[in-house]
Amino acid sequence: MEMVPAKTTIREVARAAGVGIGTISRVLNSSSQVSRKTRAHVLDAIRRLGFRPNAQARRILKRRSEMVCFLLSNRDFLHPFHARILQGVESHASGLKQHVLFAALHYSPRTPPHKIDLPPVLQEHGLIDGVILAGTVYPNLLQRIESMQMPSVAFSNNVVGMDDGQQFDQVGFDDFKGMLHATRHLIGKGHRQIVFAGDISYPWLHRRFEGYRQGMRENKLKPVLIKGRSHLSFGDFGQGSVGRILSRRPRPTAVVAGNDEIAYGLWRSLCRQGVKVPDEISLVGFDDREEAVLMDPPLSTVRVHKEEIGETCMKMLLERLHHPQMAFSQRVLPTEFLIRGTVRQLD
Amino acid sequence: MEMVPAKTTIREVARAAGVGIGTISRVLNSSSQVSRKTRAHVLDAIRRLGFRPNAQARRILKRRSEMVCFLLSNRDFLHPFHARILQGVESHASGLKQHVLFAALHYSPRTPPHKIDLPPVLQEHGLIDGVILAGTVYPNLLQRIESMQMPSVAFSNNVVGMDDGQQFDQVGFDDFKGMLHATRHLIGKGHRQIVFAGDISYPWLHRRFEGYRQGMRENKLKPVLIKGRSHLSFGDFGQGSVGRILSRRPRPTAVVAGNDEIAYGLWRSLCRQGVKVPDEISLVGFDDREEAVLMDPPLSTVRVHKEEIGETCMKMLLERLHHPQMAFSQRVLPTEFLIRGTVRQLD
DNA sequence: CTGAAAGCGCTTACAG
DNA sequence: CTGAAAGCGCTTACAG
Repeated sequence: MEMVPAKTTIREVARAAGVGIGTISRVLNSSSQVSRKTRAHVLDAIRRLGFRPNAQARRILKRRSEMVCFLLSNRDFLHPFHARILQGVESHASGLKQHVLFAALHYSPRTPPHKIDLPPVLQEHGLIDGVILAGTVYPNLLQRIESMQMPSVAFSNNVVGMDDGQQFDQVGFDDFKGMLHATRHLIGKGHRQIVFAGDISYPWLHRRFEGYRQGMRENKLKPVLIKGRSHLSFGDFGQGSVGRILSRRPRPTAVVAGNDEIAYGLWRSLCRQGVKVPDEISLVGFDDREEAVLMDPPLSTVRVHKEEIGETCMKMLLERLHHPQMAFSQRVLPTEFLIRGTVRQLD
Repeated sequence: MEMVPAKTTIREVARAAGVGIGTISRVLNSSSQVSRKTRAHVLDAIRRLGFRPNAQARRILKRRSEMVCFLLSNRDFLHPFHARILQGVESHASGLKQHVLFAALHYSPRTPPHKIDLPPVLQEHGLIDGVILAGTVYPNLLQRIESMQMPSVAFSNNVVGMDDGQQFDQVGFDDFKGMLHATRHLIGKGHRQIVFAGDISYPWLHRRFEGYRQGMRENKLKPVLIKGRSHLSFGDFGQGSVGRILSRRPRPTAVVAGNDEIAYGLWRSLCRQGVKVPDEISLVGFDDREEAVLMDPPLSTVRVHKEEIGETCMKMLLERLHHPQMAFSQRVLPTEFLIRGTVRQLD
């Protein structure tokens, strides 16, 4: 059946079924106004001829492409974190017969909006119905997308430098609460000397730091920030700061790392110096990346439901498409604290 | 400019420029048969009206969608390895104004070809020009794709169970030679007692094992296979087999791991048992995954140029589209041995 | 319920 | 070089 050179057109099906082309179309679009009998004939003809309607021709009339773009900005590579978001987008999309185009973009926050060199997918008109913004999103990109009247939803955790006035649809998770829970967990286990390691010039690390701070304060504990040097990778940062952490007096019994990469770097350094985790020092991360499970013992960390983020982005984008006038919304998804092996009960 | 509700059509541009619609189309398609003067007028009108041609309408006449699908099969998640291939596909594609749809599929090798439940992207007719098959490709999937007359290129390293008769376009890297070089490297460093760790029921690990074997044989050394149990993850496999490796007499001075995941598992176990890498035992991996750099010292391994694989897949698919009758081809890309810290010079 | 017609926004021979 | 017309493969009022 599928061997038929698929050039069969709706007209040929109409002839074969002895009806007009409009009727074929109605059957295709499962319009209710076709008699059972006619429908059966048509369906049969379609099967016999191996007919499949031309996707492009349908789209032109539907005024909707049923395609969205997943745009990854300013990332050298599609990290598992974003890959999972993409998968969430795709799985939700494909269930609804929507398609997902993958595109990458590199741009500077200082480029004027209209000068940003968008990928071809976003340049063509009518190719996509909307875009999901992942990776780092600066105000200029958002402005550009808006000026094109292109519906969009942003993964909000990596949105940077947006002033409060700017409204847009966004989905993200709660950095603050995630870290608050992690900190409370440590305190619940009897820890008092807890430091935070991370470069808080990144907005998301800053929010996590605030969560940590809140946890410390509500327990009358003094928050301590081990700042990083921003030119270091997170992993190197972790390694570099071990010395500073261990030399503090009183010596910290636990470290809250801004993310798993930092935690991994810390762990590796600790190993090297013969400091045992969690026996001598407890460790907690954030993100639940691969590194977390590669550690020994595996890292207690804050899990982010990445697929769910993707799924929610897709959902929200679809809502936006159906209700263009709807007010902008922001969804914040909860995180989950994963107890694994790097936190020790004190006392 | 981009503020104009982008419903401008070619007819309005024609009116504004005082020419026929055919001329607009010719300018759009940079046909040479338009005078400089007319072209300038048209271009000006296009700019003034903020006109952008409707992508769908163009495609219907071009008989080409300029879209390809990157199909990831039987993977629970888009691992960095495949993510990099996807990026290679995308970057090459976008340079040529081609677009990339991402889709995932789960299927059994035993499902009859026509019963495989393809993702929506592959069900619509005319939506994509071709497909790049990544993830595990069994004969039934390939047959199905062929029966649809859908041009395709497969990433060949994960193709499984294909009999020699079946021809198809494929791109991959050289498992055999990659491991041969790695083995020779170890031998060059004075190692003689070298074992291979990996479950060779995976075809790609089998090929790597053969490369190792060749390296051993050409140096009159006896190859030793540390088999895995296939229900274990690669990482656990590595950990589980350390005991068996260390208890061999004479004790191996080096391990060739079937991939980096296994190498990482081995390393972690070795660490735990206090066996130093590379002082007491050398270690070599394959793939250059993230794990390789997370080890301490970083793993010497065989690098695979993943972006290049993606790029080559895209190139080959485009060739196929332009030359449907062309003979099938298979490209094997070279690998590169990365000397990092896990191999010690003996003597 | 159904056919014949008009139309979506383009491209491409066909004449000139 | 360029316009007017036919046509791509569909959908959708418009009549009946």
